Amino acid sequence: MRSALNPSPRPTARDAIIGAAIRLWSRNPGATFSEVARHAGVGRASLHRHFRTRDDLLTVLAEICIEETNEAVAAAIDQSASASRQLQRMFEAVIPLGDRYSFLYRAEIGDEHTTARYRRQLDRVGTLVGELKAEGAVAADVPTAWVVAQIDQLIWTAWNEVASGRVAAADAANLATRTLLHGLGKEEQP
Amino acid sequence: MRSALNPSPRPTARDAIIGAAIRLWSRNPGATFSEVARHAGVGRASLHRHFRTRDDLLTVLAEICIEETNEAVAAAIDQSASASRQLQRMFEAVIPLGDRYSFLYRAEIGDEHTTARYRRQLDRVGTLVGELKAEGAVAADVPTAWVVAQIDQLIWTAWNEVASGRVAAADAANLATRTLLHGLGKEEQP
DNA sequence: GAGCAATGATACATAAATGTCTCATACGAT
DNA sequence: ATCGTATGAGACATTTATGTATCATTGCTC
Repeated sequence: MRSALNPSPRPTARDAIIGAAIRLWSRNPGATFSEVARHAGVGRASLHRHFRTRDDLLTVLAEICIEETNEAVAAAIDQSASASRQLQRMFEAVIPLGDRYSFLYRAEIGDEHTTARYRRQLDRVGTLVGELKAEGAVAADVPTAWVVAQIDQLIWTAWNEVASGRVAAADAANLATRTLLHGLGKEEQP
Repeated sequence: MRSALNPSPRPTARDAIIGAAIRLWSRNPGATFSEVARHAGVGRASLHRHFRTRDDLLTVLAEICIEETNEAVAAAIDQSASASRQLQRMFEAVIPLGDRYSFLYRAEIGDEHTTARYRRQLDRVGTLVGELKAEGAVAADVPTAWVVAQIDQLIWTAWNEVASGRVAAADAANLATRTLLHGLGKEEQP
């Protein structure tokens, strides 16, 4: 659980809490603050010392998720590649994060700053869709909002299907790209 | 709010409650039982008389949704038509129900009987996917589970996009079918 | 070893939603 | 007019999560 967010050499209590919360809430999004403390091997009082309220913790997790997603996508994407190639790489980068952050999909984040960052992520996807249209990979008559929604949902679906074991993690990104660009019909792939 | 579920000629308190709950929970899924009572123009005690617990009410709404969906789909589908035609009709039938039942998507239904019925609906979609593959509309190498998940998500996405006004209700079903079978790429439609 | 910071345990104080119960009343059917 | 049912209002009891405050203990630093 070491990351750029924790420059310290040893795992701190904070990290233990974050890890426990992610694991726990992934299985049970309604898990209580006390349960998080117990799973983190930490007193509930200490938990409150690190994250004053439940929402605080949730917000921090969302921030970490956004952070990590941005990093993963930035590392995976080659700006000079074609837009459809970038799309594929984006799926490849993001889908592996699902087993840790998919619970955030249904979580209700109140914090404005965080939701604004999320919206900005979607905006960037919108830009990518624009490029997809420009290079002819996506038809111009399809509303951009619809395409963005599809990409978002494809990520979520991939997370789900991989988590439930119905689809192999290795196949998910390819399936997602294929679904979006060519559909699941049987015409030959380019 | 008159339906096969309420043979009585006049709207009953029960109907008022169901209608209010749907409207209210569509806007705010966390709305309290008291709020539902207030919006239904009914005392909280009376609400409890009609639906003992909050979960009871939620379950009844889910049952109604399943019922109505089944009816709508059955009425729309022509069993002798092609599978892809049936898919399109299914989208057309189901998407208009979104403004009333989309909140159920995120609701947690505990009732076993109801979740079993929902699963059976998904199974029927699985059967349809089988036919789509048989008639060559869907590639055989795509996991059926993935296709079913996509269909489910397409319905949900369509609900969202229509609700937010980003996509016209009239276009949604076509977009959904097109997305699934041909993708959003720009090759000409058959 | 003294001192300091973090921790665990525990008690306390709310706060909010839920479900139950009672009672007076209004309404409808007969 | 009367009886019976459904209702609204309100009081209660319970449950559950949450956030705060206290205090003794542990562990680490200097």
